Amino acid sequence: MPDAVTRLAERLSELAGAPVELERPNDPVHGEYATNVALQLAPTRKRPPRELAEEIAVAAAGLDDVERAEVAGPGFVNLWLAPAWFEQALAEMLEAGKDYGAGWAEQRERVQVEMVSANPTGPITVASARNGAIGDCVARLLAFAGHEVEREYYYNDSGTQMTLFRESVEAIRRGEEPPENGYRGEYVAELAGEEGDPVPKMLAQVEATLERFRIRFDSWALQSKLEGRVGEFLPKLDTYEKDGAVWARSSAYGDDDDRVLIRSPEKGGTPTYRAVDVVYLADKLERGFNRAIYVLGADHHGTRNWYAAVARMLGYDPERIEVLLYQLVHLTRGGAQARMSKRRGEVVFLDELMDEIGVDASRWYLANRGPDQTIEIDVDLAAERTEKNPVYYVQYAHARIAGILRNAGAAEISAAAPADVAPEERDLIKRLAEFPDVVLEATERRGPHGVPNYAIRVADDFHRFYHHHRVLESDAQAFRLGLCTATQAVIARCLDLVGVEAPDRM
RNA sequence: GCGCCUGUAGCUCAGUGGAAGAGCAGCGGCCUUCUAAGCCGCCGGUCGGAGGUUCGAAUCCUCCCAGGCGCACCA
Repeated sequence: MPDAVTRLAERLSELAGAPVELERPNDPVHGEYATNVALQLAPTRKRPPRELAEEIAVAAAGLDDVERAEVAGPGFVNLWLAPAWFEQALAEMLEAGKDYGAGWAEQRERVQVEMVSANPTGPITVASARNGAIGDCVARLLAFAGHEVEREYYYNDSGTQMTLFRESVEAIRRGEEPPENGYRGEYVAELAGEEGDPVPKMLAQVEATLERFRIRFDSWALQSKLEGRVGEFLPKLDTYEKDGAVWARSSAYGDDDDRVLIRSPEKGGTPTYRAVDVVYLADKLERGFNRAIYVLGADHHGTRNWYAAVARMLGYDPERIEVLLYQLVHLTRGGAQARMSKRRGEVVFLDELMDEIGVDASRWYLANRGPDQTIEIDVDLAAERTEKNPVYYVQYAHARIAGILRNAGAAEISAAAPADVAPEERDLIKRLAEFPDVVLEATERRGPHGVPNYAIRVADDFHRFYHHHRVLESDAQAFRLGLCTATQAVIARCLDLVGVEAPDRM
């Protein structure tokens, strides 16, 4: 079921005899919607764009949904919509309810999103949290589109890092310094103070932190379980021996270099992590996922081509493997910057961030920027529970609506539009009409930040509407209650897609 | 040296071919009315630079400048 904007565009396409795309002009003088189709058509039809625009405008003005159509500039057609359009758009939103904008995927896929995947040698850091925020939001978007999504956490339970971690804890228990390159810090001392293997404890803490961050994993993959199958996959790869080691000829499959799979005897003759990568990648696809998404920090960008090469070597369609990269996170506080870097030891943990600014703000600020952007979070601003903070601005709009609907009791809710739809009502409905497009784009581009940014616009339009018009006991009460209901559903959905709560009271 | 990412208002950032935006910061207004965590107004930009493609470029192409991150028989 196409949304109201798409449907209008389709009708205009028939009139123009070519695909029409509608956009919302920034300047209200340019109409409620506008199209540049005449400009696009002018060269092929060998006619002046304004002349074409004129014809399209006249035809468009004849539609029930169109109140007025004007030609402007070099050949834009600017449209103003009739109450009938707003009524139908709102009716569709109300009918769809919570599912408004959902289920657009044409083919249902089984998708795995592997995220965070930090070795449990310490608490989850803010950098890993961004990984989780992006991965989880993408997973929510895919599920909302209609796909079957599973979240997986992969960690190396058998490598040198885990050994070093255990040795560090042991050393402290003996009253010694941790080994060079070992692990230090308060959490290591705490683990040393307890009995037994620190790894399961650390793992439980990691899981608890992520649950608090509202990420729930469907499965946990262990490197030790995959290592045993390396021998099974070696013959399926394009390999050769050099300097006593076994190499993958990955450069012939799109990678930048060939890679060592099995170390030379002097180095122990053991499989490298890349050999396990091969097993894991195959394992994902063997488990029946149509698509496997890796969420990786930008410092791993070099592995993107590697994964594609592995897929090709194994005969899989590389399109089934996606690597989502995201840039670093910096925290600031009153101008003084704290760098997020394990190496410099200035680690900031996700739990500390959530303690300080709350779970909602943490989710919001880690998801509201494009993955390609290095982001900076001002902890002081993010901790403010005021209008300065967009997350509360959006939540407040939701809570306000909830208040109105509470007061409305069982009053009638209707999409039936009055003869005069006010500018603030028109803007709000047009905004809500964008929602299906917003989720679609955020999903396909794997850019969840489009959702919170859009939610701010919705809250904007709602607050403006609220300020200018009374809902209860107004002439248009049923219509405005309908508008409130649809707005609440969209805001709630946006917040849910970001992993933020939608409170009924604030 | 090579590769990836980034450069848009004082700051943090949206905007992937159509008529430059938001939040914060700064200045000024609005609470006997469904939540003032709200609304309204002002200030502020040669979209890093130079070429190119196009009727049209912040957006696409090339080069340059600046910053970040990578270029292991570590993970």
